[in-house]
Amino acid sequence: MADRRLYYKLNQAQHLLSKRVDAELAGALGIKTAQLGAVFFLLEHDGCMLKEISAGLGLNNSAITTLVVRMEKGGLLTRESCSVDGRSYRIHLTSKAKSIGQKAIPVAKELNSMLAQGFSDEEIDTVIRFLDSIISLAKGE
Amino acid sequence: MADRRLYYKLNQAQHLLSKRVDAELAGALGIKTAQLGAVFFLLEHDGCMLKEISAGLGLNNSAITTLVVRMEKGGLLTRESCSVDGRSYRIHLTSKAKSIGQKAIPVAKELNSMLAQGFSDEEIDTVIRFLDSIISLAKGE
DNA sequence: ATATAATACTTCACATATGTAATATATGGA
DNA sequence: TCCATATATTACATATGTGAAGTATTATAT
Repeated sequence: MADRRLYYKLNQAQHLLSKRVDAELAGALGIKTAQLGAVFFLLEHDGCMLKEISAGLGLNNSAITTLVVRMEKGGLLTRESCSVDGRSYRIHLTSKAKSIGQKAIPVAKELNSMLAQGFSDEEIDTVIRFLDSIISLAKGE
Repeated sequence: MADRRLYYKLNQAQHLLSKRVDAELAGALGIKTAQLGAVFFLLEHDGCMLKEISAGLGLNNSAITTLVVRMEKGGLLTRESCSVDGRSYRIHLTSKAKSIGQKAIPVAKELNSMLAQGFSDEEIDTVIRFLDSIISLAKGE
């Protein structure tokens, strides 16, 4: 039987791949996976609050706070305090970030095609189902 | 066609799962995935050098330096300067770490079985082949 | 024999996460 | 109105990683 250390291999694959991808993204777009994930989310949710980003990206609030601070410093987003709820901020992408996001779309498509190489459509469906199963399992039943 | 964002889902699955697993490992064993990975490696490579751990775990040297320092502080390993080569150290697990490693083996087995639930042996083989393919792709052709 | 290379590790600045505690703001009753 | 509670954000300590630059030490090639 094959080596069934799924947890180890999932970690290893993710770590090694994102190390590699981050290096290329940094060169091509100037930002890496974590911030690009936030850009993709914000392209679809302009003006949202920090807690919505947390939920969308699966990160906790403190991670989002520091991510938003770094991205604000990097000129990727602005925060506008919310007139309705004094506790929250509204996050908006800058045009720079929007342009990076547009450039990133074909890059992401190409990456995903590359990862799927050597596998049939059915096999990729199985992999996707496996990853989805882990995600919902980890999110807590 | 299913959602083919393999890179995104791989990251998401790994992140959410290891967040969950780390919380349980911390409670059950007192260490988390990163250090447990090193313990597993060292169970098989007692007395090895830092650079061998780097290669084995896919981390760079500076990550290993800091990991080893934390583990030494945590009483999990000792470093003995090598008499043959003044640049290197020999790393040995403490009995505490060995005992944690032994306890972790069934935990890891159970985790991997849980992750495989809902998938046939053939499907798991496909998933493993996919992860292996990513690992070798990321390691650089 | 000695200048030069490579190797092994460390250190630094930073990015990215976590969890916990503190703070600020809102809101729904007494 | 004012308080209790809920919600939102921030601050802090820590873990984990990266890459670049630095320090010894060893190996190699004239």
